Amino acid sequence: MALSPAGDWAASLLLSGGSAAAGLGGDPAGSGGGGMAAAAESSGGGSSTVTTAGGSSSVTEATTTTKLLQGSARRGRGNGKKAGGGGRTPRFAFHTRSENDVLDDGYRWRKYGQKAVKNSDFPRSYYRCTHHTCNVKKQVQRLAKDRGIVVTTYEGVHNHPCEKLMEALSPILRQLQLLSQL
DNA sequence: CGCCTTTGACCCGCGC
DNA sequence: GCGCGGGTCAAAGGCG
Repeated sequence: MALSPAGDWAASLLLSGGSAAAGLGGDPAGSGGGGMAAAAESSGGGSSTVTTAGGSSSVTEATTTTKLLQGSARRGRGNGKKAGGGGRTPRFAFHTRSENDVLDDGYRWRKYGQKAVKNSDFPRSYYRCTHHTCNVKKQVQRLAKDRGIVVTTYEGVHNHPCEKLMEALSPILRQLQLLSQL
């Protein structure tokens, strides 16, 4: 309902080069799906070889993701408050080839947990968007097989514009508007 | 001073 | 009914 301001996401999609991933398994509405604009470069890290759904990456983990989805959308201790928000929480996972665990997608994330999972030798990190109005979550897990591959799973859609992105996009949008006027 | 990371404990769902 | 695995919270410490 109050989610997915298409406008902002459209902008994000523009930047990402239109490599929008379809919504997640069985989500008829789709509703903008998860347009993750992974801003390559950025992140002062430097050697972040982010190959999001563009090059040799693979967004085919739909199966795995679906499995995850079945797990459940609500948890958390006694507080009966559902994290998901009663609505469908779109999930979107993709592999990134980067030395940096956390790829800078323009949003600010705060780590709230870390757990060692069975299938992987590396721990899984849990991040959450710092925006108080935004409860988007993100899990980052490094592949045990290829420690160079990082599996990032986004859960939810940001309901606020990304400052960094908007900042970078401003001049472009301006040009676009100018061009459209002609 | 404020924000973020770290770490241990707690809780819940699922499978056996 | 019990145990396991996974996800989240909360407090403390560190860094910019």
